[in-house]
Parts: sequence; structure tokens; C-alpha cells
Amino acid sequence: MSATPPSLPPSRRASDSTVRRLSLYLRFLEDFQAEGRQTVSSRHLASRGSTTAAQVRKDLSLFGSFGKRGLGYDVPQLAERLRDILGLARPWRVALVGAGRIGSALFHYPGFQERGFQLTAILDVATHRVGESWGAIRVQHVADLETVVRDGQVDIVVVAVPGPAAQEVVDRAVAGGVKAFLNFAPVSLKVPSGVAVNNVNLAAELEVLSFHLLGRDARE
Amino acid sequence: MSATPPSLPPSRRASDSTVRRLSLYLRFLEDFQAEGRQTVSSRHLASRGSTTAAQVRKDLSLFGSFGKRGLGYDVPQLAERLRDILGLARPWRVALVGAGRIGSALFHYPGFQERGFQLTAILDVATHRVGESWGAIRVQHVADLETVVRDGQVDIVVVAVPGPAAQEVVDRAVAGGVKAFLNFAPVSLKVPSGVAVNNVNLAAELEVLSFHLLGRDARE
DNA sequence: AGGTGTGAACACTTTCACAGCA
DNA sequence: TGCTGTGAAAGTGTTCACACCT
Repeated sequence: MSATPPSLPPSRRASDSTVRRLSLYLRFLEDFQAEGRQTVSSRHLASRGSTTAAQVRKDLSLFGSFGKRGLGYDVPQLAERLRDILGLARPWRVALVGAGRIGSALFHYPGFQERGFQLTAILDVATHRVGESWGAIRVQHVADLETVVRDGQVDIVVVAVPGPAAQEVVDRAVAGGVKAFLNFAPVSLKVPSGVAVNNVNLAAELEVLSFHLLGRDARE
Repeated sequence: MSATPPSLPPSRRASDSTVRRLSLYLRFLEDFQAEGRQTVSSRHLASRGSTTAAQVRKDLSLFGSFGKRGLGYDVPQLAERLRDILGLARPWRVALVGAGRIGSALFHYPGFQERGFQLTAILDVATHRVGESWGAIRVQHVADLETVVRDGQVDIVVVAVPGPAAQEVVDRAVAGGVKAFLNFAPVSLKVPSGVAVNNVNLAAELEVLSFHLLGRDARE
């Protein structure tokens, strides 16, 4: 009855790392399914990814009890359950802003469509690109972003524009009702609470490797 | 024997998240420098990224004392220091394996060369691509991977091949002496200790967003 | 046996709060 | 005063260990 003084989350909350692992588990389960395997243990799942059996069980237990003691998990059933959990049971409508190199790579990326992410709009600032046809999609001018996402009921916007342009893209998409962004620009985007941003910074990933190569972090 | 029972790291160790933030700080410092700013406080740096001033100071303090109390940090000096820490003071030699869509996007990605990552070799399994010229680089057959990385003194291999092919690429590159990998295949790669792997899984990033959109993780 | 589900222990990260210097 | 550098506290995520089920 009301009164939750220190404001607990009402149900156990999964971290981003957990969700990323669930996504990997799903992929492994699909592989197992293709191999005709019927059941799988947490240990077996763990050995494919680079985690531990306990981690797999903990991750799954956040969402329910899917396994059978002594047996393991039913492969197709757990895969189905993970698709539900990850929200892949329904298609999501995606708009791509920025039709440059990264945008082009994403457009052709097979995993995009495979998992139910439907690319429904492409926008760019360059007038020479506007009007081009990418598959069945016609490139629109980024000036129309707000109406495009609103009318097209876009769920996710992929931001593949240069850093300085990214915040404005996000602001306008948020105004159009978008609640999720995949950002490739190397900037930190400000969004209202309730809106999710996921950053992919390729330069930073290389720099992490560069750091490791120096050996400054290694033991001794 | 050798007895290091709880196995402490001998010096304070920076986590990957710390290193990623350092990479961001460097980018912000370069912006500040372009704007002609001479000094910057931890608070100011934090406000650009989405962190806190304390976090910035902790991150930097792992590597030394770079600031002046009451004043803040000298912009060009700290930038220089971060470049050292991240290993960007020297160039790294990079080979790209997989000349498909993702490979092509990376080839054209400006941040690649900007930060001293020199693409020195491109390899692919498709015979029709072998011999193509990408800029000054001629595409070689992946069968030659081991000798290419050894003779070319390659430091980092970017793995942009389909999942099932990835492990073999890594094994052969490791045999050729490579100690760092940027992996775009949605699999978990096994490498000997001392070799670093950094995974970028675009499908998983979208799925994290999909999960957020369901609102299962939001408060109530 | 074999393997799950989970509280408790542990490890790691982030935030707080403040002493100390310019 | 303003701001850094840093121990200590709080918070999160991971691993352990074991009760329990098949």
C-alpha cells in the first residue's frame, strides 16, 4: 500500500550487461537449435560466451524459472522466452539519420532486419542525397525529421551524423516522440528521462585496445 | 608455486569503462582547445560527458596528478597526457579482415586514421575481391593472414567476417603475433591470456534498446 | 548423479565528503 | 574562495556454495 520510502524499483532490474548477455544467449540458442539440440545446460551456454554457468543462471532468473533441475533448459522454449524478454516478438520501426559511410554499412547490415528491426526511413542533410532510393526507401531531408518520425511511428533512431549535428537530431526526434537512440557520434547526448541512448564509439574501442597494447594495465 | 594467493594487481588498474571515458575526455579537450580555452575544471569536463566531476578526478588520478587546485587542468597539457596514457603518441598498425560492408565502413571511417591507427592491410576470403585496390592498399587473400600480420608487424586486427569464420581468423593472427582484436562478429572469441579482444555487437546494441522500449526495466 | 535457482560473500565502481593547496 | 586529490561509504555486478528438484 503505497509507502516505499527509499524508492525501490518494483521488480528486480536487469543491467545493460545482463541484457547484452541475454542477446548473446539467444544467438547461441539459435545455433543450438540449428544443430538440432533439444536441451542445454547453463554450463554449456556459458562455455560459448565467455561467462560462467552461475552468471547464466542469475541472468535468466531475473525473469523467471525456465529450466528443469537435472536437465537444463529446453532450447526452442528458452529462445522464445528470450525473444519475448528482449522485445523481439514485435517489429520495431527504425529511422536512420545520416546516409554516409556508417549509415550505409548499417543499411546493409543483415542483423538489422533479421531480428525484426525494420528500417522505414533514411534522412540526410546533403541535398544531393535527398531523393536517392536505398532499396525501397527514398532518402528524405533531415529538416523533415520531426514529422517523419511522428507520421512514420518510428521507435528507434540511429544517429550516424557528425558529432556537432547529433544533439539537434536527437532533440528533434524526441520532439517527434522517439524514445530510443543508437548513437554513433562521439558525443554525449542529453535526453529527457525515459528516453534511452546507446552509444557506439568506434574510435574509443580502438583506443581501449591501444591502451591494452601498452601493457600499462596488465599484471605487473 | 610463486604464491600470490588472492592475486592482487600490483598497481591500480584502470577498467575498460575508465579508459573509454578517458577517450571521451580527450575528445572534449580537443574541442576546448579548438575553442581557445586554456584551462578546464573537472566539473566542466564532466558536464560534456555524462559523468560527475568526482568521476573525472578519480579517472585521472589513477594516472597521476595533472590539475592545479583552485584552477583546474591545463587543456593542451592534459590532452597531451591523455594521448600518452591511451597509447596514441605512437602509431599502431591495423589489419582489416573482411572487406564486406562493415569492413568498407571502417575503411572510410575518419576517426580511424585521425587518431594514429594506420590501416596497413586488408584481407578477404572472396577471390573476386583479392587484388582490388582500396586506396593505396591491395586486398590480399585471408589464407596469407599469418604471414601478412607477421611481416607487416600488425598490432591490431579488426575482425569483420561472419561469425563462423571469426575464431579461425583470430587463431591465425595470434599465431602471427597479434595481441589485440576489434571483433564485429557476434561470437565470443577465445584467445590466450595477454591478448585483448574488444567486441562490438551491433545487433546486441539494438536489442538493448528494444528491451528498454518495453519498459520492463523502468521504474514501475 | 546432474543441474537449477538463489541468498550470501566477494569484488569492483561510483559517489561522497573533506583535507589541503593555489 | 575554488578546485584538486583521495580515503571512506554506498552501490552494483559477479561469483560461490548449497538446498532442492528430477
